[in-house]
Amino acid sequence: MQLELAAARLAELGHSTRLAIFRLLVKAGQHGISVGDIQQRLDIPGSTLSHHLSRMIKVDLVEQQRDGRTLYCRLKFNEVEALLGFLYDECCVADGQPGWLNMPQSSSHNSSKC
Amino acid sequence: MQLELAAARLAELGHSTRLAIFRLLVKAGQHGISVGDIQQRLDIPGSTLSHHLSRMIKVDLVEQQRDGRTLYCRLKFNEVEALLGFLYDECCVADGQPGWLNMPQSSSHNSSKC
DNA sequence: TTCGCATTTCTAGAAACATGGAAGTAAAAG
DNA sequence: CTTTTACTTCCATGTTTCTAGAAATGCGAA
Repeated sequence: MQLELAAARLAELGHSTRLAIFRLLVKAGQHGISVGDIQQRLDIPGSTLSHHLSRMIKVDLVEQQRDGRTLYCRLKFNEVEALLGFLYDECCVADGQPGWLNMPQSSSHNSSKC
Repeated sequence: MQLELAAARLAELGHSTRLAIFRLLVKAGQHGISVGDIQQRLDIPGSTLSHHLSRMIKVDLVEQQRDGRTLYCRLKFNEVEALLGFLYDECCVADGQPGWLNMPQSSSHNSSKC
């Protein structure tokens, strides 16, 4: 992934409402979650939510699929992985040598040098 | 780390110039790199660079240390790790169970489910 | 103390973003 | 057909960000 795309995606995650949406989408997994559900959980106006979702779709982090009148949103997990991969490749490895950053290996942070 | 802080930090990384700065800072490691060096490498006006650096400092991703008339910038690696840890904890693990995202383990992406 | 280099602060215009009510569209239900 | 539900698009408004020149500051050297 090139720097421009990574920056665009990070910018979308860099907003508290959208990061909260992202978090719900991760928890929802492959199955996805409906726009209405997100709206209820975050308690925000529909138009506002729709704006945020469309931004996340534009940078290809999210996709939608209609089922009747319900729209399901799903994270594009491959693209999220590509973003994390960029952070790892460009930022965690320095000059082809093991870098300075630890990548987390578990929620208790028993990380090892990468 | 709480969502608000993570979002603020991601937002700072979510700008192509600042992501390029971040990349240089990672490569520079603990030693750091001078403002002038960054300016030369990225070929941007000093005032613009200073603006971006001060934003990164504000969210505690970067620190500076003066040596004579040269200012060295260094990544706050612990804080970057905290950010990656947040992404892992909140977004890579779903409901306490192994989640849907792979964390990269090497630059060739031979990743394993996390 | 005056000079020059390194960097920041000031300033301001242009562009992008965030928010949410109102109106519009798509699809099922009545 | 009409209504209801689910969601989007339009629109208006206020806020923040980006950019970079100009002026100011910090600091070492001559």
